Amino acid sequence: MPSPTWWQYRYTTMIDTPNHTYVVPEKPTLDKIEARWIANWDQIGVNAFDRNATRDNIFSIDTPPPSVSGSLHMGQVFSYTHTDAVARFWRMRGKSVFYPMGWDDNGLPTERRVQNYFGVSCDPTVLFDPDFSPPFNGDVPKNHRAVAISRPNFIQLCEQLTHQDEKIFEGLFRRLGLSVDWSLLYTTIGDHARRTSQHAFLKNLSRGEAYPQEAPTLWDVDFGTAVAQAELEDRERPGAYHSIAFAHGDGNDEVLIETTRPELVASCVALVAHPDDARYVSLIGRTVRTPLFDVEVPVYSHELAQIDKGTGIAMVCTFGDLTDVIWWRELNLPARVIIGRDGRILTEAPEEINTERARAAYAQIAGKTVKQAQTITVEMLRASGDLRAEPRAITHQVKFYERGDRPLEIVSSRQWYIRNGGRDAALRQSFLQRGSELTWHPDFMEHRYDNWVEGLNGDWLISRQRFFGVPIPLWYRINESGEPDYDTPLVPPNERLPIDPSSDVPTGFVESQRGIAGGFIGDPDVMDTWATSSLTPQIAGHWIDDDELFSRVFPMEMRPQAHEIIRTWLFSTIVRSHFEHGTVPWHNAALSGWMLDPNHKKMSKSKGNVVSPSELFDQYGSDAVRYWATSARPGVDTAFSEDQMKVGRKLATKLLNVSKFVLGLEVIDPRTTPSEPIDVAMLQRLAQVVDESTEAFESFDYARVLERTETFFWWFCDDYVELVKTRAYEKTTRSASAVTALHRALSTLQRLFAPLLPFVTEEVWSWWQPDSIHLGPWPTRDKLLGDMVILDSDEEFLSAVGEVLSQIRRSKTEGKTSQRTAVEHLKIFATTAQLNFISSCMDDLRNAGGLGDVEMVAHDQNAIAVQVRLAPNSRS
RNA sequence: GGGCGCUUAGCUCAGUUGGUUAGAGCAUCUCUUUUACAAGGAGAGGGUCGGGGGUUCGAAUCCCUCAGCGCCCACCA
Repeated sequence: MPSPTWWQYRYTTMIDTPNHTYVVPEKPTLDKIEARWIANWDQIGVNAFDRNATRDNIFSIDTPPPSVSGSLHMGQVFSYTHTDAVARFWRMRGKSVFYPMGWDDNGLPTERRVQNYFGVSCDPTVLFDPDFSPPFNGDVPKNHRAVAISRPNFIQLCEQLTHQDEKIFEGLFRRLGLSVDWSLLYTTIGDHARRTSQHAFLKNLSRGEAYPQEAPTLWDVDFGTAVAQAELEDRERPGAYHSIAFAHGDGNDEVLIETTRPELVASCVALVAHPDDARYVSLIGRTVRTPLFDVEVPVYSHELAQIDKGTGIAMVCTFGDLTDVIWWRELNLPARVIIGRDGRILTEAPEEINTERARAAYAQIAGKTVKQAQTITVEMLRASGDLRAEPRAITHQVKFYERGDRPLEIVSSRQWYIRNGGRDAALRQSFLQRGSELTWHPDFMEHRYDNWVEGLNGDWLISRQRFFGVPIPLWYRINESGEPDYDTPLVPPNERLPIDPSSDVPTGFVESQRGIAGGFIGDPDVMDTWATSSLTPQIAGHWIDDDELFSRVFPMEMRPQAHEIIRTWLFSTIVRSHFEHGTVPWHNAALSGWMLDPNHKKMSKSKGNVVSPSELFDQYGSDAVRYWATSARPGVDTAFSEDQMKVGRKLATKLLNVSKFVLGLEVIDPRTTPSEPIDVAMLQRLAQVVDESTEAFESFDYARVLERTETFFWWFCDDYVELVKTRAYEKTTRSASAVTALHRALSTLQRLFAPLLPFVTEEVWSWWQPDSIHLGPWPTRDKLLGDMVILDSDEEFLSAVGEVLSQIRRSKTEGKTSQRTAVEHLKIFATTAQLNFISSCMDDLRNAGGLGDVEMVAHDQNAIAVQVRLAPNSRS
């Protein structure tokens, strides 16, 4: 006798306990099931992370904290559903799932929204006003001039507004069915994240991984801030080559350069040609004179000069582009800066511009924008005869800050950096090594990581000249002559964190000493958003204040994220973890594709092709939306498709109906073991689906689970159920085999679908099972088949029977008659083996096909042939 | 210029170590309503798997090559 198994226990429970008898609705419906189950899950704590779970029994997820400054986008619905499916799988497998949510409310998008919403602007020099209230609340008049407020007051407003937005996001994520443990919520601007971020920064500082440097930096003139390499994007812009003459020798000789930035002639510090370029060999080491400004500049050779570009000799300015910065650094050139941080030409000319004519020329451009200065300079060059050809229009790629509107300039400023291997080959190698320690899903995404790390050309610039971010937690002494001492910053003790050096005072000082000689001054900058979000595992896992928790969840099991931020979020998280913990931050990186519009364009508000998630939830149901999301293979860009949602809704409806059917059958003896060959074969096929689904989920492939389970499910409904339903109505031993098989299959199917369609599966599960389906157990082959006598040729058996059934159906369709039409005579040609299969479930075939006489003929071809004589159709 | 991905039915896509006749959904057409389901069911038509070459008994699948689409990165005097 087989030992009692779990379902026998469960059946017994249901029968013995009146509360657990089947409660199947007369008319099952998907309407409003979401709200009911969301409330139920909250109540019984289905999604709660168990802090007492042991380390190897925890599955931890480094959830991407969405930016909450806008509204929830279908792209987010798409990718968050993928993660949720995986989380639900592991929860059913018995893991305690650490699945937090964070709100990324720190940074520029929030700042802009707050400025517009309240009619304020942040001015760090204004003092904190504890009684401040904003002039407007979302109804700022057009001509209103922003009120300057202190940074702490501004941050209060940011927190207030993001709080409203976050409530809306939470509601939508719940509606989608994300099984997040909301008690683990964090925000990137909250005290805890600020404390973590500042603490991590100070540790980087103490180990020399963070350092300040006065250096040329890419600068957005509108936002007035430095930006990092990872935040750049190229945009195609019109430009023009200008052919300009530089005189040398006694003034009769000249050399022509071509430039797209003639306005920078005043900041030219050298010319550069390639060492192999014969045309300029004689010039190397000599000097030439800049047109208009009469500055003697040297001519150097450098490998980066391109012989075939322009005239082959280039003007080096401080700074026109990043190549200029390289030349400036490697050739030890002086800085002759003419562009200010506001994007205008400095009013004061560099001291080398000192002839009367040069000073006059400079006066023409001083104070002008770069664009205006270009027009004026070209005019002056034309007038002086130094412009040797009319400008030739071209289009070229220009670097922009990804959120900016004007091309980036390069200005020299004091900034904070974190080492990332961009200037250190050995360190770069160790980050490549970390990348290879991860399992990537899909695996080819690792190339993008390697590609990025190998292409780094500088350290990670983390300081931003903005306000709504985590402040650099440092102050500087001001010496007796009023100069800040940047070399030995005043560092706050950990227990004071988080601090805002613009309003907090370093230990040993008082507020009145701020900004005066002998006193102190706070670092004015905040950290880049990524400097904080690179610490999401540490923030969510409470690295700084809960060692016990952190040691259980870190390194995390999984980082889900979009592939376009491999270079930012993924890489920077690895950098921080490598320095702080000497390990990768997670074992698996799951990269989601993009959601595209139905025409395969990237969706965006400006194109007006954005759909609101809540309308889709209302129209199709959350499960149907999730069906669409999880039918996309991992990492593959996928078109938005309401058709897919309709299919998903159909599937959910079918699950309701088939569950109603199976649970409506009378259970003769719950201890029956399925014994009829067709019943056993069906369960064996299902066991195969269980195996494949389990393996697929273990490798994060939710889409394969859906595909496999769904294919089986429709076959189960259309063929198996049709075959056995008559027998299942009987009250015999053979009937009990069918009913038990149907119950086992239903239970298994409901659980296979549960991570993907959490609402409808919970609904149908609740009709006959006492606990939440989402607490498992996940089905296994052993539990499904353990007590049964297994068939050797289950698939051959099923296909032989299926083929006969299918051919009977076809003849009825071709006879243009109802499937109920009786078959007077059926003649089957098949191999002996196939005929054996067929006869072993002949009663089911008779019932399903309405068969009369059946004649079986053995032949030696593999293909089954069937001759059907239909009864005269009484109705026609 | 470097790297990656994609190209299969009218449309959207599966096709997992190469194996009978290449699949699904949607769309189209035909048939079909009282015992789970008509927001259902049963069927049919529709593809020389982007082009070419190669390996193999056998290729949508492996290799080479060409083309188109998309993405990432670099260069941008």
